[in-house]
Amino acid sequence: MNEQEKNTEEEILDAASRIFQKKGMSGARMQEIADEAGINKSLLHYYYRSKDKLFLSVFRQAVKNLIPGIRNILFTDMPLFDKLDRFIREYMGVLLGNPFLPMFILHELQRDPDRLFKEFQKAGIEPSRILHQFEQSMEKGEMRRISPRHLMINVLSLCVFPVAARPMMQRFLFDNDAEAYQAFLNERADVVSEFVINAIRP
Amino acid sequence: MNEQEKNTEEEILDAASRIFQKKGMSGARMQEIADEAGINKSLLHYYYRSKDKLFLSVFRQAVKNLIPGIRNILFTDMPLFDKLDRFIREYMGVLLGNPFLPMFILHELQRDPDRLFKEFQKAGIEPSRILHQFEQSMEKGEMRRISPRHLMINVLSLCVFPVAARPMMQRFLFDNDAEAYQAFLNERADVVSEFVINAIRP
DNA sequence: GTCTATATCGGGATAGAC
DNA sequence: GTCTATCCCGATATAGAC
Repeated sequence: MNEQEKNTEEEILDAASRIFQKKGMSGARMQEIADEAGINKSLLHYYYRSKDKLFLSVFRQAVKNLIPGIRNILFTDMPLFDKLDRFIREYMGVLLGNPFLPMFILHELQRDPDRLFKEFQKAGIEPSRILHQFEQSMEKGEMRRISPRHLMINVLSLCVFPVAARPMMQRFLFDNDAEAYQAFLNERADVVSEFVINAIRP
Repeated sequence: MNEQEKNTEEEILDAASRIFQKKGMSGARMQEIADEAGINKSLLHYYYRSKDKLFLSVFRQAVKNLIPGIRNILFTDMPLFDKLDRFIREYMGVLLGNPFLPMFILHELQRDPDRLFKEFQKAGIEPSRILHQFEQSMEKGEMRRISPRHLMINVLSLCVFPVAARPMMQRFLFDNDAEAYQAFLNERADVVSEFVINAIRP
């Protein structure tokens, strides 16, 4: 466990992360991961005993990346519209920094929902608090009446979908112009924030 | 090409559709598809020469299912808010009738974007017309100013994501209560329609 | 058209040298 | 720790009987 070993181990994890995120568990090949890491196939088994264990390590790391400052924002006391705005900006930032993560998580969660969702629960995200704040704001008349869960999913939808569905949307609405779509994504936080707040403003 | 052959061929396609949609191209096994269809593995190769060709047939059928009344709505002359409302209801209906389609299409399109997107182009969906109507409505002051493409993707996001991300969201926000989530999805068209129109109403 | 049996191949996993 | 060589299984695909 000297630094060389640590480096190789991390190198493998990063390479595996890229391949798994692009191709999924069943689509990824161990040979491909080894090539991506610039090492031999056998070394994968030396560090991680099996493809399944390697995948689980990658998935855990992916969950960690997706969770980061989000908890802090959700748990901070702040006026509702400010909190929504900050959440959307923070979340879009994470997604843009990890564009393959959403599809990866969603797809693998469909493949093996129970086992993989447990990895999420460890992160300790708790939606009840923000749902409660939605209800309080409605009672105070600060926002229109809307089911808190629908509002929560609306926000997530507007952030996640354009990133996850990029191969589809870029071709469909942008003539497959990658730069144009990137610019579109970069202005997305502004647009979503305004859109949501307009929708719920009393 | 008597009716018996036709039945077996369709039976295979339906079975393959279910398995491919759930597990994806690389995750699906020919044996599993044969079992699902209640026939022998070799028959798959008799009707469709290879796994790849079978997959392509399934994908084409999936595209057809996802497109149906949508073109008509988009191309019909109608006041903007009415058209949005009808589109959202129609689209949510299709999604609820084919809940595995969205993830399937999105995932496979990431795997092989160019080849598979061509299957979409054949359907002849043309977004420019609805984008143009958005712009006209803005100029007439019928709706707030918003980038037409952002608006289009907002609508799609709000419809597709809750269906595609069901395994995640049902566990995350509904304690994995399937009936509750189904009820949530059933009221979704109303909520989305109201949400969008509130967001863009001048 | 539908089946059984089998060929062929790719990929995950292991053994063992260094 | 890292490599080469190899095992072994599963999965696609084919041959051929009925």
